Amino acid sequence: MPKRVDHGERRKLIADALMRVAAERGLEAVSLRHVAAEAGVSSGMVQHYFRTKDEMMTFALSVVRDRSEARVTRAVSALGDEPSPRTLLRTMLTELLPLDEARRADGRVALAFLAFTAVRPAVAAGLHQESAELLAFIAGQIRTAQAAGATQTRVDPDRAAVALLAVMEGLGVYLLGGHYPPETALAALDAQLDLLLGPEPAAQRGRAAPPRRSPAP
Amino acid sequence: MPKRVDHGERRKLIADALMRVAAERGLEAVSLRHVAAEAGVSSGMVQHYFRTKDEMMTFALSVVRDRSEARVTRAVSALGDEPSPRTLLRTMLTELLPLDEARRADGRVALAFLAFTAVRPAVAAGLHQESAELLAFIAGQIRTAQAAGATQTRVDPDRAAVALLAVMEGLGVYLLGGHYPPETALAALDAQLDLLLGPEPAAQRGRAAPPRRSPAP
DNA sequence: CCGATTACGTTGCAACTGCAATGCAAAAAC
DNA sequence: GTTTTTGCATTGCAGTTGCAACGTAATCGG
Repeated sequence: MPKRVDHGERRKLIADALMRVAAERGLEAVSLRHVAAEAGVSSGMVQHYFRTKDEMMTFALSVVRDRSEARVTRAVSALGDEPSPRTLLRTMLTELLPLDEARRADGRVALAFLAFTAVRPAVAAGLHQESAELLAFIAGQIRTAQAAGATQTRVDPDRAAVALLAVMEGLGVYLLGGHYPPETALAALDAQLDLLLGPEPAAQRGRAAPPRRSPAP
Repeated sequence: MPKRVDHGERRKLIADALMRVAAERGLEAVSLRHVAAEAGVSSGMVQHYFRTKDEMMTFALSVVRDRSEARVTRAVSALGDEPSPRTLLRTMLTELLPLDEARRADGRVALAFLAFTAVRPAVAAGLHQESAELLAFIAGQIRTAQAAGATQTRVDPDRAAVALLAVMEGLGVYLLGGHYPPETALAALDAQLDLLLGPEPAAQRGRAAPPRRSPAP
């Protein structure tokens, strides 16, 4: 074998460039040459690692998914042991909202891919599984919160989970569209959590998000 | 003046073709020639009515908006005089969900435009106004429902309106992605209305939507 | 040392893109 | 009846697209 190169690393490099292009100018500006230029490589190299554009797009979509998942797990693991369902859910969902420029960029890409997969259903397979898992997890958290007796109004946990995830997605879409500022979205999200789990403990009130252990290196 | 032609009519004809193309193959497949072919006209004619592609896109976006607005007003006006806030809200929001193929097609186009405007903020101006009006209306309905004493848990109407609209948008996105069937979305929407306005009157239970006066001509 | 294999870079091509330019027919204005 | 304005079709062009083809340099197994 000749010059050994980490295939996955190169592919991720290219996918990152693709996401930068997509975040700035939309998916329709994603071409082999643009991505190559953004990544600072030749377009031949892009073709070397992705035999077709579709393959590149599919891979990039999986990177988007992985990245948001990593974001969530990192934020959640920073919560310490056995956080309350409310804290856990709030942390997860706020982490997925486009509240700063980094997440806005990711959000624009995700939204573009959402529209993309709506027309090419074959690519969307992985997304279904992820949202199903997320829904199951949220429903579980709501269930344990209800078992702890925090709420007076019992709601079906599965339906509540679907609604809660939809709230998050909808808020994200409207935030990306600039329809209202982040505070409005956060207020609505908290109101929704109040509805589902009862009013939040006074200790947490006003905290935008739990503090990070350390900034990314 | 020569051969008189209804300008607006032609433009709408072309915009309809554009939406058909966008619904089937995405906005990235929208080109002058594709749209012209779909509309059954020459590409020169398209250029005659839209001097630039951007002008055509902007107009099509406004048509999308008008169409969904018309859908809502038609469904609402079929409700009769002074429907309850809950019936009104449910009718409006259900009408906006992609529950049948016609609305799915519209939804795909709307989603594509959402991603489109997220990258070209200049085009999004009209959308902000529309969502602001919708939010104000929803908040008003929630307020009157609360004044009627239907709910025990008082929630801030403005936040509740933001959350409710976000639920609808999020459900729409997930429906378009095929993440769950329409029944799941409807169940979640009803659960949300239960949360905000209290449990629904037994008379309405299980009705998917109020019957239409007459099918479209 | 040597074919074989891998990692690129370069070039080329047919198809497509938005758009300008031109042509022309019909009908209203005069 | 001529002129002028409008509606629309055709053609052409420069730029971009995805992709195949070919080239070359490096590096390993033998």
